[in-house]
Amino acid sequence: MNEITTQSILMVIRDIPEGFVSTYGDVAKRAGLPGYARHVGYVLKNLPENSQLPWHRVINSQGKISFPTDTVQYREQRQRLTAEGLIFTNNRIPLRKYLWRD
DNA sequence: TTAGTGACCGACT
DNA sequence: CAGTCGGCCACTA
Repeated sequence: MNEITTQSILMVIRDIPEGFVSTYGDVAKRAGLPGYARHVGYVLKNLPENSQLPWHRVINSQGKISFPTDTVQYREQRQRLTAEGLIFTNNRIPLRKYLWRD
């Protein structure tokens, strides 16, 4: 991963509007990197603690948070999304409703 | 250099 | 719906 690819991924995530979510795969595509879904996760994992990036708006293609439900990270992400008005149904976000489209 | 590993995905039981 | 499975590709030991 070079700097430019990382930057393009960050730029896409930065533009996800409040109250919406995107998926790892979609973020990769928008960044011009189809097939790099796993790397979106890799970039987010190595995000600085003080980052202002809306990382919580990135979930997996099944509409679920990609952290085990019993982790603090899961609770943190879910709390942030709930705070933005998104409704969970059976631990899932209805992509039908909240997926970011143009 | 190689093998194992992911905040993943889509197709297919 | 819920699992499996193979593919994906940079990173790491």
